[in-house]
Amino acid sequence: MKLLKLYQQFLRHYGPQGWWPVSSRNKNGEAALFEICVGAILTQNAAWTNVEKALGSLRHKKLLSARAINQTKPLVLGQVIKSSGYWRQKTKKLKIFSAFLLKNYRGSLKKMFRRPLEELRGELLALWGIGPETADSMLLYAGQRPVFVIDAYTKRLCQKYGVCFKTYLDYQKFFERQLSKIQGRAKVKLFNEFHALIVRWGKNNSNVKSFK
DNA sequence: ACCCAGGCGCATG
DNA sequence: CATGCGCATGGG
Repeated sequence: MKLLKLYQQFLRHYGPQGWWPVSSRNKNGEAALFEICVGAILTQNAAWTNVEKALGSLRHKKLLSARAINQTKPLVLGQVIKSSGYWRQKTKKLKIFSAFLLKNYRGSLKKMFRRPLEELRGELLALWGIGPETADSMLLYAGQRPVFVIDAYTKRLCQKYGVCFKTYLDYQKFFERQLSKIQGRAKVKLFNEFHALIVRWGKNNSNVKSFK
C-alpha cells in the first residue's frame, strides 16, 4: 500500500476537494476558523448536508462566535443546530468548546493554534465531546498543523489493502510515517487534500461496509 | 420501512 | 483493553 501513489491516483481521478468548506468571506479570519471548529463538532457521525444547514442557521442567527454561543441558552442553541443530529449532546459540546476558548485564549483561535502541537492536542482531547478525529480536524483544517486525520473511511481504505491496526494512533502513525518525507506547508496541504479525497472515495464506494 | 452519515462518552466484563 | 450502547436528524 503506497500512500503517495494512492494520493496521486485519487487526485487525478477526483480532482482537488478544497476542504474545509467555509462560508465566511475571509478564509483565514477568526470567523472562518471558528466555523471550521464548529463544523468539526457538528459533523460527528452526521451527514455533511445536515451540518451545512445547521451552520447556515447559526450564521443567520449570528451565532458563529464563541461569545455568542456562550451566551445562548442551550435549548435555543439546540433548535438552531437541530438538523445536524444529536443536538442535545452537540449543544453541550459547542458550549464547552466555546467556554474553553474564551477562558484560555480570550476567544481567539489564532492564539490557541500558536500553542505547541502536542500540548494543544491534549487540551482539546481533554474536553468533553472532542475525540481524536475532531481534535485533529481542527488542528489540520483550522490550525494548519501537520496531523493526519483518521476516520471511518480511512480505516475502510486500509482494510481494502489488508492493512489493519488497533487504535486511532496506530493508523495515524502509519500514515504520518509513510508521508514523513514531505515537509512544511506541502505536508499540511497533502494531509488536507488526502483526507478529503479518502472521504470522497468512500462516498462513492459502498464497499466493505461491514467493517467497523 | 430500513440504512447510513466526515464520532464520542460511558458502562460493563 | 475491548465491546456495546445511546445519542437524533434528513436523505437515499
